[in-house]
Amino acid sequence: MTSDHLSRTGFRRAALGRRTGCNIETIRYYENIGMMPDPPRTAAGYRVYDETHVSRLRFILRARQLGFSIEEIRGLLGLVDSGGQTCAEVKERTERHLADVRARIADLVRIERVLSETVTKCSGENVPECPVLEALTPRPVLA
Amino acid sequence: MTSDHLSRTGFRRAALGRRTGCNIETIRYYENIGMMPDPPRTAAGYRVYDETHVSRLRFILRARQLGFSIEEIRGLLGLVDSGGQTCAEVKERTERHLADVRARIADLVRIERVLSETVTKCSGENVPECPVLEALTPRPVLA
DNA sequence: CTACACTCTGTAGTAGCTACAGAGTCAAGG
DNA sequence: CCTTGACTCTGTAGCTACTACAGAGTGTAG
Repeated sequence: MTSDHLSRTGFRRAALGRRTGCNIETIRYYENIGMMPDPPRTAAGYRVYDETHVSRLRFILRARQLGFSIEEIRGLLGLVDSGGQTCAEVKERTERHLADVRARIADLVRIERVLSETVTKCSGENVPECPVLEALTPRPVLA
Repeated sequence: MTSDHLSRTGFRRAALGRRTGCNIETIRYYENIGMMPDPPRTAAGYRVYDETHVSRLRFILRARQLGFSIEEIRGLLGLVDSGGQTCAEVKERTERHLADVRARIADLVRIERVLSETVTKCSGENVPECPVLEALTPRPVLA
């Protein structure tokens, strides 16, 4: 481990991945799409990260865990980067996202209801007739 | 509209799409990946569909609506096509899928809880401090 | 005879990664 | 001094489930 090349406190991609739990390929991906800043490089071209990168990557990963899309996160980061973000703006974006999450839950719950109702009708025996297949077949499957 | 070329009851891609509500490009996609059989063709190479195709496509679309993946549907169709499917087998696959749906719901509900709890703490005012950003920032975002 | 609606094909784009090939770098050990 | 091994670099392809487009051909109605 050099510490000259990495300007004392810097570390490389694998270390950033280890500290954040992020796949190292994903780090490069976030850089490519402009979510992470282009880090400084050593003479040999190796990326050098510091604590600011750790924080930013954690922010992104946490937002992803909360279901925000890349574009939504880009928007939030834009607000933060501009420094002029307000609670009101962030709240509005979060509420929009929350509505989206609730819609997805509602869709899945509808699916869950249909599936669980149908499956309870199954005999579970070695017979060809099956309520699930009937539910999938508004008309006979073949002919 | 010819009816010679389409062997009396046959119809083409757009008509199959109209009858099933399926995008016509999606029909070709399902054919390419082997979910829909290669249909007969007219002399000019146009696909000719009949009621069996309508049924099969509806089966696929309905299963998609219920959240089954393409691979899961391929499995179900395989059972049906072999003719030897049993209610027990179908039930088992459906229960596996149902468990998956429930896991996705649980994930989203966790997300929903965190987001809605956080958002209620927001003042909604024009101030830079925001509970949402704090929730996304286990440590300060930059420096 | 032309206009229009349809069809054909291959291919590229979407989201959000993940993985690989092939080359280069660098410190430690023998 | 050289090799070994662990790391890094780049571009690119793969994943799911579509959707859309370009450019060419077909078929019929006016």
